[in-house]
Amino acid sequence: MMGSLKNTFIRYRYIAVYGLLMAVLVFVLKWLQWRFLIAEGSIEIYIGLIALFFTVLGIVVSRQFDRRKVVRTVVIEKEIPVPVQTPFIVDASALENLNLTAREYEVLQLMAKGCSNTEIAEALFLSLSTIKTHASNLFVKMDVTSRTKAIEKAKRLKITP
Amino acid sequence: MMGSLKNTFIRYRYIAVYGLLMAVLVFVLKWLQWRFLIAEGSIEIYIGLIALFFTVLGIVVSRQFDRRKVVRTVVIEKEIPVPVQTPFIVDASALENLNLTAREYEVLQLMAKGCSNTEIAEALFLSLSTIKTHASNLFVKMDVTSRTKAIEKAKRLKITP
DNA sequence: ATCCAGCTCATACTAAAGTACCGAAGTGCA
DNA sequence: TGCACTTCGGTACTTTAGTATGAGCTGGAT
Repeated sequence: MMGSLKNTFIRYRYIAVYGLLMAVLVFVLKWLQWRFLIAEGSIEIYIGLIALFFTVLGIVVSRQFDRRKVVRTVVIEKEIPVPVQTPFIVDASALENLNLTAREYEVLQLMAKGCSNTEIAEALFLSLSTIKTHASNLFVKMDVTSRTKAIEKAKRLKITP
Repeated sequence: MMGSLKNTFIRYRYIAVYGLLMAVLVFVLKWLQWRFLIAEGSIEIYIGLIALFFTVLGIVVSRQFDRRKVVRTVVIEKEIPVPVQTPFIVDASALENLNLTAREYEVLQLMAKGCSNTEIAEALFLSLSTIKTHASNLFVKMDVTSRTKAIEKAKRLKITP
């Protein structure tokens, strides 16, 4: 209750001050009128003073209101480098160029995971001989001479994670 | 020359406009005074009009100036995530945990690049025996049993690209 | 039906990788 | 100086990887 009343006062205090100044001014004017303006011809000075006063008053009041209204928000877009974890995507074209068969690619993938030929054979339910054959064939197709180089090339060509 | 003169005009045009309005006003006031204010008692209305006019004038002039001067800019930074290809950074802590010697780490790095033991020996100007020793030792430290597993683990722990 | 690519497995062999153990030389430190 | 550690190199051996070749089987294309 008290807070909202206080806020209301703050919000409209410029209007209150303006009204108060107006009241003071009326007294001043009446006093000036009574004091000096019996004599004819000084009416121009009187009006000039009033004009000056109200001009200044208008400026002051305007500035008081504008001070809180003219807040221009400028949104500046700032590029912030964010390390984005690239989800692995197979380079399909690179993979097709190698002309690997499905089995050979399977073997290659398991190789890249560090499996030995024996482990690959167990994983695919094949004999060691078969794995060796596939491995040998895929080495020829990939133009490498060892599994280590095959793995390095496969990762470089983005056909294995 | 022409440009600076034009700029000067633009800079002070509000003052010029203000002066012009003042001049016009004098004519209007004189006319009003001659037209209506023969009768006594309407002087308060006359002064009231002048007060109102100059208040409005002050406000208008003030706003014109304030429009360009009192603009408080609030800068709001808007984050724009920019995908940046993560430059490889070694996980120093993971590397330290392995307690690899400098030579062993060198061998590991070359392994990860697909080099055979012979190639590593040639690259480091060492004998094949030495490379085998280093390899065997680093396998124990990395708790793996083959170079392919060592490479896979090294990449997974981010100690090689 | 025939042909062919791909998958499977096998054998035999060579090459490379990996293990184990050893010793010499250098380095840093108490 | 002696100790601990690393580096380097060696020998001997086992295991794994890789090559070469052949053969049986299958599904799909011609």
